[in-house]
Amino acid sequence: MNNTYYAYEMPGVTVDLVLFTVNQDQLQVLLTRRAEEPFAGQWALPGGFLLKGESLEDAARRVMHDKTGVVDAYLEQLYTFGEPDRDPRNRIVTITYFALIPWQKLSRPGSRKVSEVSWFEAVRPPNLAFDHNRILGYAVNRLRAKAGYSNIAFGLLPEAFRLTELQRIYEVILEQPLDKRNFRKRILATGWLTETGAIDDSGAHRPARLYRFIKRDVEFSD
Amino acid sequence: MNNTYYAYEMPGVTVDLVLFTVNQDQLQVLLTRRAEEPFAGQWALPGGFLLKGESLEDAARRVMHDKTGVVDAYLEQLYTFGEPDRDPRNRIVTITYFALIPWQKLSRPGSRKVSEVSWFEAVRPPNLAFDHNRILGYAVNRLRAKAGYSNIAFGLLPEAFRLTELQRIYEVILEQPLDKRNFRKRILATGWLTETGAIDDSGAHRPARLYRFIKRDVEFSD
DNA sequence: CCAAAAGTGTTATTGATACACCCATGC
DNA sequence: GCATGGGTGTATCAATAACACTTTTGG
Repeated sequence: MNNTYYAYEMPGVTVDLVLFTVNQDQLQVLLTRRAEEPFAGQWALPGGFLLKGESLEDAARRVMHDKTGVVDAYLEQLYTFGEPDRDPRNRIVTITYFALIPWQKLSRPGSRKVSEVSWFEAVRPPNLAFDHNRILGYAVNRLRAKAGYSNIAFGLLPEAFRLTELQRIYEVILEQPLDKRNFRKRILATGWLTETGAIDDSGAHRPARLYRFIKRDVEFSD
Repeated sequence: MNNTYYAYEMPGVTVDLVLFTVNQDQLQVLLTRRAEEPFAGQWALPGGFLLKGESLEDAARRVMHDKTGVVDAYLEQLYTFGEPDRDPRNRIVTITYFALIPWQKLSRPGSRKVSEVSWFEAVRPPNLAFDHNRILGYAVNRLRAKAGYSNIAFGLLPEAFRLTELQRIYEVILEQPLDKRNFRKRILATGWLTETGAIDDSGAHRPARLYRFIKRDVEFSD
């Protein structure tokens, strides 16, 4: 409890965010270009130091809001990275979160802050600062795993959506085509969806029924 | 990066450990009695501050070794808790790990250190210090979930074991009886096991074949 | 009438569940 | 010979996978 003990570490604590969206049949991740050393000029996951009185999740939400303007997206703690040498200067422990945002909710493709931000293909990212490539890979794996057994994919869709849109989200995440009939059967059998009653007749083809997600499942331990 | 900014937090960083074993058909967790304030005299999860140059996992392993003498047990990061008020004195962020130890490996039921340590039934714990009841509940849920789809239960068994022992581990974790024939069929079909060739003829009944676990699966994202 | 996506069922295969008796040993 | 746990197979049911054509709209 006494911080003056020489052997104890008082690391900096940051929160980093792996922010996904699906756009143009691609899983994309938001990156920011670092203005300062270390790794000045390189792309990195958005993040920041924990503020006084702020919970970890609040910090993650703050970062998300600063970079995208979005507040109420799906957010989940991912993992905590704390290797002694992961920051070349001070010891930094970072609690990482991953978040899902529907592409349609992003008013601006970039940021409302001065710093440079941009979307990249998540599975083929550039060389990132720190251990951020590792963190990103970890997040992609988690997303894929959860897509298999949870309703997490709904975080990437707007309120009302077509079943085909939903299917495409799954196909992009899992990187494999799915059978249309089996997909619809299974997804409707889960009871996660209801028809909104509205239809989307915007395309040059047969109009589609719109569905919405009923409610998030209770969070498991995971 | 500059710690003098008034709004940044420099929380203490600890590692806490949820150490499980299965003994006497019970899922048990290791607790230590706190010697100091806050919560002096109350039971708590074993843990400690991060030391200089020590990775998070090393810290967890150190705590485990200090309390049990065991080094090479299954260890996995669980979750990071950092609510601003979770420690009544300083702001503390704790990275929690959960570990599995075969009962047979525990030479001493308690500790080799002075502090008082003891095993408790994990699903009916006493009132714990800090937010440790919540952490323990989280760990139990994770363990149950992983028992359903992973080979994690092997962390609770010695090198060589009978299928009945293995089944009992699952039954204790999942809190439900399993059908013997179906269990054996499924578990052998996974390919996780081989017969050691040895048999256990120690009981007053028909001798049992001994099996061992082949290799740990590749770690997923969890 | 052509292009484009929406919508819809059946069969085969696979995996999960339910269920009861004989075997080998120690005492 | 009795108590104790070890060991084995089959039939049913549920879930998953494979597979192709018709419908409705806009242009």
